[in-house]
Order: sequence, then structure tokens, then C-alpha cells
Amino acid sequence: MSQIDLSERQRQVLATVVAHYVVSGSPVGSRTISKARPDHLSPASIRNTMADLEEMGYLAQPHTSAGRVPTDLGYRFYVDSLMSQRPPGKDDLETMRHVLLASENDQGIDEILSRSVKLLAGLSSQVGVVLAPRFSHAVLKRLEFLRISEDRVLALFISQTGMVDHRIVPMKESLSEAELTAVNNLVNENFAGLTLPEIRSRVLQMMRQEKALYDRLLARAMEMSSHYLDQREEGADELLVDGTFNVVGEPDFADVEQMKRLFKAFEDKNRLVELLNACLQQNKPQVIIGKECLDPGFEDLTIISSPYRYRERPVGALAVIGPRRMDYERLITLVDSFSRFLTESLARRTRMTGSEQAEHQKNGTEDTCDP
Amino acid sequence: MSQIDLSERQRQVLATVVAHYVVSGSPVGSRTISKARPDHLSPASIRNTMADLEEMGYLAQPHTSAGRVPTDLGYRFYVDSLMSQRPPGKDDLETMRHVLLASENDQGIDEILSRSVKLLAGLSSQVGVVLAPRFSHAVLKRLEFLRISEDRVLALFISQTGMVDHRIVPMKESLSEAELTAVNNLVNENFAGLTLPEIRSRVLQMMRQEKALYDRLLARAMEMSSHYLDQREEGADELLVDGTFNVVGEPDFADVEQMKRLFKAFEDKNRLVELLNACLQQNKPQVIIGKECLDPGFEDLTIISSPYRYRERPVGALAVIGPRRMDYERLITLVDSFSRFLTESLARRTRMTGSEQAEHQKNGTEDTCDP
DNA sequence: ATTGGCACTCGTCTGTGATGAGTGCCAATG
DNA sequence: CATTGGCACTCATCACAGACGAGTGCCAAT
Repeated sequence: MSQIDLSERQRQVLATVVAHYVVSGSPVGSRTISKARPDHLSPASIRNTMADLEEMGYLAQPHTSAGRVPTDLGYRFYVDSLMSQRPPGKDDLETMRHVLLASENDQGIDEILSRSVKLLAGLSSQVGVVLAPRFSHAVLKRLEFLRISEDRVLALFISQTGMVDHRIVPMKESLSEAELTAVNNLVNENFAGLTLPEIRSRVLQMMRQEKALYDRLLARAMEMSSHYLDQREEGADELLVDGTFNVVGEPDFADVEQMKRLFKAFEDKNRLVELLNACLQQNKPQVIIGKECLDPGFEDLTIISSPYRYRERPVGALAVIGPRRMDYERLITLVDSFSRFLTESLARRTRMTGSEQAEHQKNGTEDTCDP
Repeated sequence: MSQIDLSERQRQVLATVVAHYVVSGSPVGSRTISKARPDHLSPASIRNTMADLEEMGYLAQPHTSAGRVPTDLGYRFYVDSLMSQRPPGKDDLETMRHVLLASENDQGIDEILSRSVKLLAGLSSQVGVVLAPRFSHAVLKRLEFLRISEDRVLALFISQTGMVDHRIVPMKESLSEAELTAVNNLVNENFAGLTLPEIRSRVLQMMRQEKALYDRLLARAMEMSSHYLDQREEGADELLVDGTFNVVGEPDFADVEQMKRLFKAFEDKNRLVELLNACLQQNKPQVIIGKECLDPGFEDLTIISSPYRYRERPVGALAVIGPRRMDYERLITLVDSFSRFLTESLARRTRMTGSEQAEHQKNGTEDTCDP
């Protein structure tokens, strides 16, 4: 990293350029900076410093006689070492508390998430994205098979946090009501408190055991569970997007062709899911600036993302997506505190339905998890 | 209606203007039309006719020395009386058949719908919208209450067509497993084969009956059902939207401010739901052109919508939304045949799970329905 | 090292004139 | 009497030119 060898003045100038550019949107010149400084350094001196910064790749000129704009590298340096880390704005915090707590008493985590994404878009004036808790991290509270026709059952998955998922599973040979109840009991006895990957390995393990060969119902239980697991894939329906209209009319996206690509990117949710998944392991907000994101269509965007947790594990993420020219200082703290809020909210949900917590410990989930 | 008193020539000219304008996008002049006619009527004559049409409100001039463009009224007359009704394109039909039949064997009506909306957007190159089957028209196959904590149960609604809905319902006093099973039995005995509004009135009716006062479990069953019904509202999650990027960069939406409003409209799904609901009672594709839609934000749009049916009743709708300048002929037939396809697809789904059909008849649903 | 001065660059704005598509009107025509 | 050719007029679009000004780089003086 060549970042250490920036002089104090260079750092200050770069910071001022970024600060001005993100609000004005037009290249900032030496005069502007000179005036913004407490010591009245002349424009000429600033020009020298700016020329240095340009040489080092932190600034760029749109054309010869224009001011400077930050490059991706310039922004990067700004967020990494220049930006002051203010606490989040009181207003933002207050609104978040208000909206999220209001929906917490309602049921349905879906509701909280959909409000969250709207709020995130609203507060940031950018595109808001929320990746719903991944089912692969969800802890099973109950798995139930319900008959819906002669040869098909509905598999119903309920997680500790209250997420619900259902799939239709074919049934090779019909089971009586009593048998189906027995199957349900078997399933819940064996799987309660486990995550999906854990259930998968448990299923494989049990299918190998001799016992299953003789206990017909157990065999069926494992078979149906296995079917359900196969049906479940991480799909695009787990991603919420809102606020795309915020990005329409941004001067930064003047080019129509580019804008078209942009919207295609927002509708292709699979790619967004991948992007957000990538940030799950971080424990600070992650900032991806322009070309740092290799995905085509995102070259001119910045993504600020942060995971939220459940039981110390990251289970989902939220992000703000906008033009590279954005208010990093505010938005990073916004995303950060938003993810904390969601984490706390999930924790509170567990406490509400906490009766099964002991059971979870008993099954020893903590050690056998894969990310 | 003053539509009858258009002379044959006026009709032809109007038709030609629309036909040319929808493909070229620029105002069409008298010369162009003159050349397009088999009889070589001179531009001057055409001009006279066009002046007439303008006076009558079917055409308009963007500015003095430009050609004519159709007005809302002009388009209206075109779709009502001028347009030839071609059968849908072989290609479109083939693609629809291919995509829809492929997903039919999968489970999950959600999957079919989400593929449909993507396909609709793709084929039309406009914004595609699908209103999922309204639960208020759904016929209950099974309603199940599942305990998820001491004081809350999950209400699970499964319809004949395989739609699934779930809500969390609070439970005032705890019920034992056996009691809950009894409640479930009571509920299904009473409600199977009914639609939601029917269930609602049945609940009210039963709560009034003396019997319920004495049968504690029956009272609880009704109370919980009532809770579920209250939770259920027609929400925004029933609407699928795709292809918004198709509308970005349309020359018709040059104005940025307008485009912003447009995207806000697409994200405010409640309003779209209302719009589509309005077309449920039609049995032909409905076309709403520009200012005919009173909703602000839609003044410059055209909506082509058509309901799809289940058991002879309209249960959902699909639509194509785009600029007023669109290929009405192709898109109307497209939407029309698409809705037929969906209707047929739903019918086939019933046949697949047809074992309960008799039961449905028995409960006498056909007469007691409200729209 | 800092600064004022100066020539230079180049995007933006403004005005002008040419171009051409298209119109409305009118008088001539079959 | 509908149709038509001719003609003057309108107006958006384009290209070109000049003025303007923000901003730069360089250099010599402090």
C-alpha cells in the first residue's frame, strides 16, 4: 500500500475534494479548496498538491481545464483512512427505532424485512437491498408434512426466528393419517434445533444406518425430508429491493444505455444475492467502489453492505447501492447501525419464542455447522 | 359516440398514422401517408383529411410544422374499431407453450407466475405485471393450525389450486395437542370447499349459534379462524412486476422527472393492484390509454390487462404496461392469449389434484359467492 | 516552500444562419 | 365538387463561430 506516504496536506486536500464532490457533483478546483481551508493556502499551492494526487492516482480530471474528481482509489483511501467516523444521525436512529420497533410486535419477519428495505431506501435516497435470512442458517423449530392429495404432501418448515417455507413433495406410496403423524413425530424428534445443512447430513447418516432399513416409517420420513431438502434452493425470492426510482435521474447516470444495464442488474436478483453473500463473513460494513466490483453493470456503482446476525452467526445482509458519488460518511454509519438494529430485532424475536431454546442446546448445534 | 361518422378515408388515414407512428416514433406527415396508400392520393388531399381528424380530436400536432401523432382518443378509436384482429404470432404462442408447460409439472403456482411475468415482459418488451390469484377467490382445501409457541399458532391455508398462505395467530389460552387436532378437524369439516368470504360469513353465522356457546373447542376454532381472516389482507406481495428496464431509455419518457414518477408508481404496488382488480370483471383484454387512467403517474402510459380464470371465475390478472405508443395489435392479442394459457394451466392443476372436486360440489360453493 | 502572475485549454453558453420537413390556403382542374 | 399543384410560412434541428470563464501548468519572485 502506498497509502502511508501521503503527507498531511495531501490527505487534507483529498478529503476536501471528496467532501465537496459528493455534495456538488461537479469537479472541484483549487480555488474552492483554498477557500475552504482555515489556513489560507493559495490556490497555486493547492494545485501542486492536486497534481501530486493525480499522479498517484487518487484524483482525475474529466478534461484539461476542469477541477478534479476522486478516482475509485481516491474514494477507497477516503473511506479507509480519511473519513471521520461520526455516530449515526439522531434523526436516522430515531426513525429506524420507530419503524422497526413498530413492526416487531406484529408477526411475520417478512413484514419487518419489507419495511426495512423501504426505510433503508428512504433514509439513504439510494437503492436499498435486503437479503432475507438464509434458510441454510435457519434453525428448525418444526418440520411438518401435510397431505394435499393422494400422492403429494406439503412440507412446511418453520424456523426459530419465525420464517416459514413450504414446498410440495411427491409421495411414492400413500400413507394413512396415523402414519403421516408418526412420520412427522419422527422428523421433529430427530431434526428440531438443527440447521438445514445439519439436517441434510443427519438424513444421510440415518439412511445409512441399518435401523432405517427395518423401520418403514423412519425410512419414509428420511426419504421425504430428503425430497424437501432437494426442493429447497437458495432462490431469488429471498432478496428485497426498493428505491430504484431514487437512482433514476441521478446526473451520474446520464447515459441511457448504462442506465438500462443498471436496471437489468437490479432485476437479475441472483447476481445481487451472490454479491451480498460475499459480505456475510465480514463484521464491519463492506464498501465496494466502482471497478472493485468485477461484475459487469456495477462498474459505476458503489455498494455498501453489512451482514446481520442471529445467534452470533451472519444470516443475512443489507446494502445500499448508488452511484460512486455518494455520502460515504453518512451511509456507512447508516448501513452499520441498520444491521445492528436488525440483529437486535432478531435476538428479541427469539426471546419471545424462547421456550425451545434449551432443546436447541441439547442437540448441540454450535459445533457441527458449515458456513 | 361520434365514431360512426368517420368516412372510410378518415378511418384509413387514422389507421395509417397510428400504424406508422407506433413503429417510427416520430410524427407522420401527409407525404408519408400518401406514399403508403395503394391509390395515389396526393399529400394535399391527405392534409385535408388530417386537418379534419385533428379538429375531431383524433390527431394532434406537436408543433405547427410537424406531422401528426394520435391522441388518446385516436388510439382509442384505433383499438376499438380500426385494428385488425390477427391471431397471435406463431412464435409467441410457441414460446408461451414451451415455458409455461415446462413449469407446470414443477410444483408451486408461484413458480409458474414468476416465469409468466418474466416471459410477458420479454415477449412484449414492456413492463409485465401479474396479479397472483386473489385469495378471496381461492377455494379452501385445508386450513391447519400449528403450534409454534405457548401463545401463538401458525395458520396455514392451502387452496385447491395449490396456493399456500400462512399467518401467525395469537392464542389466548393454551390448547393441548389433542385439542388442537380437534380444532383442526372442526375447521376443515366446516370450511373445506369454501372461499374466504364464504368462510367469513360461515364463521359469523356459527358464532351466533347457540351450540358454539357450549362447545368450547368449536368456539376456539371459530375464534382462531376469525383471527386468521382478520390477518389476511390483500397485500402488495401478490403482485409481480418485471421488465422495468424495458421502459428505461424509451424515447417516450425523455423527461427525467416523469420517469421518476413512473418508477415510483411501479414500486407502489398497492395502486397497481387496484388497477388490475378493476379489470377482473371484463372478459376481454382491457386497454387503458393515457389520461383514461385517472391515476396520476399513469397519464402517459397504456395498460393492457386481462383477467385469468379459475372455475369460470376471474381470480387474477396480468397486464403489459408501456408508453402509449405501443404495438396495440400485437400486444393485445399477446395479453389475451397469455391469459387464456394461464386459465388453462390452472384448470389442469385442478385436474391433477382432482380427488376433492366432488367434495367441493357437495358444499355448494357455486351459488354463495360474492365477487 | 509559498505565492502571484500569466498564458493556455477547453467546456459551456449564445446567437446566427441555413436546411428541410411539414403545414395551410388558394386557385386551377378534371 | 372533390382533387390537386403551387406557394408562402412556420418551426425544430443542426452547424458554426465567438465570447466567457473556470481552471490549469509553469515560472520567477519572495
